[in-house]
Amino acid sequence: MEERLAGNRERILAAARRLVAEGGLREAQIAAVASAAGVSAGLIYRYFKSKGELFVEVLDFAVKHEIEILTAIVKGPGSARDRLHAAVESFTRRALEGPNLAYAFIAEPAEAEVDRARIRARKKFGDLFKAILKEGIAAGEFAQQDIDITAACIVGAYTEALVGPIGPSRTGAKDREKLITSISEFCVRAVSESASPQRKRAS
Amino acid sequence: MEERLAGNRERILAAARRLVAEGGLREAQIAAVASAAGVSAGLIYRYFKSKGELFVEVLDFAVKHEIEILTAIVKGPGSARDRLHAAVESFTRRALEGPNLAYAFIAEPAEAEVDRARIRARKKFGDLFKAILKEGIAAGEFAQQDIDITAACIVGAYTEALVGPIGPSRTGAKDREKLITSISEFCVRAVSESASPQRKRAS
Amino acid sequence: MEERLAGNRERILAAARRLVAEGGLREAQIAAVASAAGVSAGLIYRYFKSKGELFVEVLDFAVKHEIEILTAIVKGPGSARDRLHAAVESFTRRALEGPNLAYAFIAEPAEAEVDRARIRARKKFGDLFKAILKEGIAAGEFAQQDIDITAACIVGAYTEALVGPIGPSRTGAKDREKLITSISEFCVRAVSESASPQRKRAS
Amino acid sequence: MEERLAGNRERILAAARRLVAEGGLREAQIAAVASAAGVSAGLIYRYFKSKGELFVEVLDFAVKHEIEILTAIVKGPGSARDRLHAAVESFTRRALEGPNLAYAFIAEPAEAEVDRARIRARKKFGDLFKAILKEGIAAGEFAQQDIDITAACIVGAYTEALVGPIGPSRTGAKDREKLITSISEFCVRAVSESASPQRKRAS
DNA sequence: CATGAATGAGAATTCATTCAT
DNA sequence: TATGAATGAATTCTCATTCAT
Repeated sequence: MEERLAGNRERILAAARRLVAEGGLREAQIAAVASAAGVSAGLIYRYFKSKGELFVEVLDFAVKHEIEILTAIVKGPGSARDRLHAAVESFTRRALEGPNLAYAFIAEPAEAEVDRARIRARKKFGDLFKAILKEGIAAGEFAQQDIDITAACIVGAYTEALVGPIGPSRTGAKDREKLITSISEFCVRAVSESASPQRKRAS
Repeated sequence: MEERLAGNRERILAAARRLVAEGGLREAQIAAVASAAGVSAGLIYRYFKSKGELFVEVLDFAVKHEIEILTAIVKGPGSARDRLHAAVESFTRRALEGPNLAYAFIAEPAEAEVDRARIRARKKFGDLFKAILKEGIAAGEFAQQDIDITAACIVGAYTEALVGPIGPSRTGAKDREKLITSISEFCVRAVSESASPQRKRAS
Repeated sequence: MEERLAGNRERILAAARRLVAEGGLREAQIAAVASAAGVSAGLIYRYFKSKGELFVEVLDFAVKHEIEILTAIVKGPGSARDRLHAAVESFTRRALEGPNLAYAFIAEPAEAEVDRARIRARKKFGDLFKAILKEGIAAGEFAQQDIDITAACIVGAYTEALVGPIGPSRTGAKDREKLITSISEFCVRAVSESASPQRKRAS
Repeated sequence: MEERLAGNRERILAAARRLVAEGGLREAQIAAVASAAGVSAGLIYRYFKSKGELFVEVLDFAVKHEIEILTAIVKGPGSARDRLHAAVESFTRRALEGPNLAYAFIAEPAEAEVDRARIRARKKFGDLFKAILKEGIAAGEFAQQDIDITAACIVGAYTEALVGPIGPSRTGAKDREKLITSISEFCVRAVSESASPQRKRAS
């Protein structure tokens, strides 16, 4: 029955994940999750203290997975530039292929707890990019810049670019590749020294 | 009595604006808005047909104001690079000074109407940036790139960078200037040709 | 200003009458009546203690008018049969030509007061028919019958038959005449001795 | 648990039926029905999608029952006259014994769905009477007449006669029999050829 | 007398959470 | 452990009525 317990827990999480991916948090009510998981609504509360806690875990799990993959890229070999490109590409590709959890990262959730988890998740992603940025700046690959702010910009850039195409209309495989490449290149350019010197605007 | 009427409408809009900025759409229920505006809940329906319409107006007003300012910059004189920098700077500065409506731009709203308004708003901002991008690319100031995707990235980048610091902790005036400059420079770099050629990552 | 007062009262009543006739009591809100009458909502309360009282008066006025006309017919010359026919015909014709207040007579009203007024109105109509019935029975024109119940049946019969055509679809002038005649003849037959003896049903 | 479910559904329907019979649709709010049924307001929505649907079912159930009984009479043996008499008698008897749902048949309801159901119900009753009328006319038992209009008149006649006595004051068993007989005989006379020729009124 | 803005008491509906079985 | 019926608090919206001007 430990078996059973674990199985139920997983099933509930999987169902919650699927529902969020398909219809956003708005459509992921407890009753819907229970039904999708093939368990009763009451049972969910045996595994999760509240709806918020369930979705925090859904979010955290998705984030953990991403973070692991991105960490491997960040800590892997290659120039900072290449690793940044690879990290963004890897993230966006999975976001476009798998169920749309990216949507949940930017969505305003119903529960305050989930909101906090969302912010933590963004911070974690930001931290990964900060690591690359630090190295890239030290190595002279990237321009001098505030890495906190740049990291936030990068996270924001690819998330926004993803939500557009993902949300309303699913694009074909060809467009998808273009999207992935364009976003990645945007991010790389954004951190690199420009060819011509950055002119100050006329105040 | 025109006085009273206009005053209330404004007060309701201001209260709605404030609540959204502080706690997101989640905390902006009709009762809360009414109480914050110092009127009864029923009165809101004298001025707005539904909750959705109220928040569409809140969003549209904020957007309209921004769009006007940004349009002036975009259509104004100067190089594409300078205008892009100025546009982002102008937007972020006002966002940091006023209430944080940037939050609403990324929120998942409860009402379908508001959702549509949010998408329209994003499109409008994107269109402005697309105009600069087109000119900048034609003039050889910017790198070759997909302007739709870049525009989305820019909007995402500065929104995320703004929401992070604004949401949880209010920064001092000095940090603020740094933030504004950093975001603006990020965006300019992101569209410009990099100094060293963009290398392809090792697949 | 006595002048003005009376004028307003009339205008309010007329507007209420029109709105009820057009859309039933459901659409006759105080605000709508005020606007149709060209006065403010508050003013209505200077002439009528409550919404219910206003519509009681609307009903009573319409009824009073009908009652006067029908009374003239009932107390007029002719056989009981002819007068009954004429009474029903007169009522149904005006109901079909004028605004549909008949609808309000059978509608379930929102206010208990109006409900009571409706019942009183039916009683009055019933009383008129009872007078003819009594005479007709005494004169041997009509069959022996309980005049209270017959009177109710008559009122119900023509009201129901009117509501069908009046409510959903307006019929042409030709159909209208047929309807009027058919209803009237139904009522006359209903009170008259049948050609063949009334057989008792097998219990 | 099937037990509980079915029991509640029935209890809710019974409570709704009772409230409508006693005070009309006006007094049958969801909260009142819930309280009368001894359940919470929310539970009603487990069994009925909306308030309208609940009352449509209340109406349809009452109608279905009546229609079945009346259909048996209409399609049964006997002369058209006898069957008409039996049908009206049967209906009025049950109406006087059970809760007064006749009221609902003439009520102006708040929900569009219920309105449509009410019209359907009237049509069904009308159709039954039309069947008898057609046969009776063909057999020479009844006078020549427009069967649509006559059917409406019959439905209206007995409904009104029922609502009058039922609504305000409950009568004794003896009066009840008289009422039933009188209404039935009214209806039979109404469709039958009169003993003396129908004279045209003096226009 | 006249206005019409403002109120506030409902009314329907949703859904996370609980609890008897 | 598992169920899912039941709860009830929360939320939007309506409209008769009042009252300051």
